[in-house]
Amino acid sequence: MARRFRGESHHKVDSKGRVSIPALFRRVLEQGDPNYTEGLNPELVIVYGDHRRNYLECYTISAIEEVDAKIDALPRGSMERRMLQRLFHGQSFPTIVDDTGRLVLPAKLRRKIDLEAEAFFIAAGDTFQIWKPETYETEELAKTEAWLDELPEDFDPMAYLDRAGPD
Amino acid sequence: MARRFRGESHHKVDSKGRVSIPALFRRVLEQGDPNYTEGLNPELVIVYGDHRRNYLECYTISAIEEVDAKIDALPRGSMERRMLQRLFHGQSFPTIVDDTGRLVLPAKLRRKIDLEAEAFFIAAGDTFQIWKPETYETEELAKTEAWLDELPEDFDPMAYLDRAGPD
DNA sequence: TTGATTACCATGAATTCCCATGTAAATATT
DNA sequence: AATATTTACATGGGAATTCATGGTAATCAA
Repeated sequence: MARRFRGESHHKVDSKGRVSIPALFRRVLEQGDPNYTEGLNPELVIVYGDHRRNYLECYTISAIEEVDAKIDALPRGSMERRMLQRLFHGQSFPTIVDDTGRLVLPAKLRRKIDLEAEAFFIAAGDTFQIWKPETYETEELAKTEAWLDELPEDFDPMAYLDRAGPD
Repeated sequence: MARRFRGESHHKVDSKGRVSIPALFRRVLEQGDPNYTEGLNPELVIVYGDHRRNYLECYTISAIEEVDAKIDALPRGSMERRMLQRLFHGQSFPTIVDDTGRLVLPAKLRRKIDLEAEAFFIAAGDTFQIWKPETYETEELAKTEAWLDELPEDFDPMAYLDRAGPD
């Protein structure tokens, strides 16, 4: 598995849609771009999805290639394949990091997640997400709080780690 | 099972956030980093968690990779997976030991646990924790004292060793 | 030609790098 | 055993770099 994104942070979005990418994420983007070499700027793919998704998901080149390969493996004409193609090929935007480590989010993408003056970046395994801070707080956090409340008082979510798979 | 951290100690935190790592822990970090070789400095991951957690938990590379593997095994889209991703991928900070055996804790992490001029390190199995000394004393110690007080006068905590069953 | 997008330049703050020093611990030497 | 040597630690300081952010000029699209 390639290097993972890790961390979270807030960054300003200026009037042209420019946002700094968390410095730690840049190294991962570089390593995840087979065409990257010292001095160049890494490419990446932003998947924005349909109206139900309210954040942007960013893939390194190699991560998106893995996804493409899986889609290719699905039977032509199948519904699954069409759905995934629409999402990953249609509702996505390939771009490149600029010289100062920023991303330029076109107005269309910003409008989609209602992004204004600030963006919240958070790592999620081999991708990272970009949220409008308020959306993240109300939707994501509220959702998990509610979920936690349903669990026994003394339950430790870490226990899930040992429930799963290989060990 | 990999080598375990063992011991506890106090270290100064300077204005740049630099803290010496207990020397005994360094050997464990080295052995826990698959990429480490003589002459290099080991990497590690600091998990700081949400507002409820008031200490930093430090993982060796192989310890965190075990966690990652378990997360990967959980079903995509499940609440468990999202929670754990947020904690281990989002609320964490990958870093590296410096040439003089120190760690640099960014202001954000120091603020989170209200760390000032001194830090308390304590081993916890295959991770170690960093606390603000006062927090550790009032919260942690008080908590375990209270717990011990509820047990019969002559109870030996060692008894728990044999309760846990094979593993 | 005008609204937008891209390329360049600028700057303060934060972070990293490199070097320095006193001291405790370990080892070697009479 | 007592002393000299070396090595590992803990901590500090300043210079050099990287970051995050903003601005202006050059290019495009239609």
